[in-house]
Amino acid sequence: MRPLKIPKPTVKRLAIYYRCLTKLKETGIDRTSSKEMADALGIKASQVRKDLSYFGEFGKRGVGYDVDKLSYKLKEILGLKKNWNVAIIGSGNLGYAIANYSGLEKNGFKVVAAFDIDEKKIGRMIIPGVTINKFSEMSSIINENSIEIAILTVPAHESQNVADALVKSGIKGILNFTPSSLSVPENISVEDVDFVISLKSLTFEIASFNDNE
Amino acid sequence: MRPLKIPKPTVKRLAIYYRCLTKLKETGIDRTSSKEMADALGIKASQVRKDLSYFGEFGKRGVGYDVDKLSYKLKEILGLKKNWNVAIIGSGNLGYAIANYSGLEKNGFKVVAAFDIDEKKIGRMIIPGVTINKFSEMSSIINENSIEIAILTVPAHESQNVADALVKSGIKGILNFTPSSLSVPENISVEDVDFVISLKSLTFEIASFNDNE
DNA sequence: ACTTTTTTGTGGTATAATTAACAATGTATA
DNA sequence: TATACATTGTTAATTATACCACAAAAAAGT
Ligand SMILES: NC(=O)c1ccc[n+]([C@@H]2O[C@H](COP(=O)([O-])OP(=O)(O)OC[C@H]3O[C@@H](n4cnc5c(N)ncnc54)[C@H](O)[C@@H]3O)[C@@H](O)[C@H]2O)c1
Ligand SMILES: NC(=O)c1ccc[n+]([C@@H]2O[C@H](COP(=O)([O-])OP(=O)(O)OC[C@H]3O[C@@H](n4cnc5c(N)ncnc54)[C@H](O)[C@@H]3O)[C@@H](O)[C@H]2O)c1
Repeated sequence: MRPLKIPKPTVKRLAIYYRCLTKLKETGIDRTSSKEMADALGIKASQVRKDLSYFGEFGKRGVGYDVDKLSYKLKEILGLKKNWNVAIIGSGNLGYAIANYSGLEKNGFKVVAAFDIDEKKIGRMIIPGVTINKFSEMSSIINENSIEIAILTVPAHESQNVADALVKSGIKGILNFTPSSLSVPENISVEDVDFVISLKSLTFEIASFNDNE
Repeated sequence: MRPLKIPKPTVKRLAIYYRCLTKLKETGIDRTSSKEMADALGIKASQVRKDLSYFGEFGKRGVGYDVDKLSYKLKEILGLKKNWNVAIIGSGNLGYAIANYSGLEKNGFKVVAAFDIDEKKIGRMIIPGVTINKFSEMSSIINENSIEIAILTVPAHESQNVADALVKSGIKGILNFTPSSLSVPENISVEDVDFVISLKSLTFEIASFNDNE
């Protein structure tokens, strides 16, 4: 039933379906359809069904999907039944904004540690209850707190060094905000978030739209 | 030579090549090859050449690419020969971090205005020289300052309303940080940046790796 | 009981993106 | 000047992703 490899775009959409279902639940709606979700997200209904079909049969023909049940299944598939402890590496502007983002806690991610090398920042609180630690203590703190995910917000020229240290500390995944492509062992997951690249896609589109008209 | 539609992944990579060339230039290297760039970025050399071939012939067979020349061409293609004025809509934590990010100015994006509805924030400076304005003044300020790009960092439930207002004000592109999919006219470009979705891709990978071993 | 309507799950097809292969072109050098 | 080597630009092959179409299943209507 479940193939070895799930397409990356499918995984991203599953997370989007999960968000969509959460919203439906909040609205008090307890049944939906591939069409309803697809329309809300601007995609095709067949895409929704195909994506879900990689993991099983969650709907009833002629009826649709039970919001609660499908939501639970996606939660399970995405690995969100447990809570994840995360650490902020690099407690600058971006690290601060992310640590204080309520969407993290709401989605089962808990910022339990933060690190920096700037002496002035060490000891300060990044969020209530979490003080910024020395970079040198990273390894032991990651282990003691079972931190599996690191949010990497250090300057670009430090990113590979820090990533190496994170891997040595036993981290499982890195959300990389730096504009460098990291080399890590293949059992470590990395997701890049690079909005300057997105900005430049935008200027490309705007500029080429102007060219064509 | 240039087809009507350039693949989206190609555009993203062009921006990455441009960054890569900038770094080479800083290192004092003035000639490169598709292989060198591909290796640095973890992709295939044929991909680099294919991507460039949509726009022309920029290299010399047997030799490679002149870093300066290719860099300039990509700058042109990506619409980066001009400087872009951008506005921050929603001057909260994320808006603040972005406005203060040095990478923007370095890449030709200038934050010239910021907006909020919170009375306490209005009049404060988000970056030196840019004070936070009332939301109601958005339209006129966008016009007076020829702002073509909006960085949208308002709460999710406001995003569509604000996007509509932005479109009415004549904005050309929106970098959307909110977790909502925006509806805009087709001549307006939107790029979504959604790192909670990236985080969940990460947990999917980590969780399914654990399942398989 | 039969028909109509709805909507799923899926196999096959179409489209898109990546990768490989190679002739064409340029450089280096013996 | 011939020969070996490097690297592009491009066509062809392969792989990945999205979309379509329809039988199967469930519910509602007659
Ligand atoms: N701020 C943004 O909006 C933004 C946007 C896109 C990308 N980024 C990237 O995110 C990263 C951080 O950006 P920022 O604006 O928060 O910068 P920042 O300078 O405000 O923060 C970086 C922090 O990392 C700390 N640091 C440096 N070396 C470290 C190390 N070895 N270990 C731990 N901490 C270390 C610094 O002391 C500083 O506090 C950069 O790579 C930047 O390119 C930022
Ligand atoms: N902070 C993060 O790391 C992060 C990460 C991912 C997504 N986001 C998204 O980015 C957005 C902003 O996040 P944040 O953490 O900065 O929140 P925030 O609450 O710190 O900032 C939001 C700001 O928008 C202002 N605002 C509200 N309505 C407005 C309106 N109509 N016009 C102008 N301003 C308005 C608020 O007064 C506030 O200052 C949210 O949609 C959030 O989901 C944030």
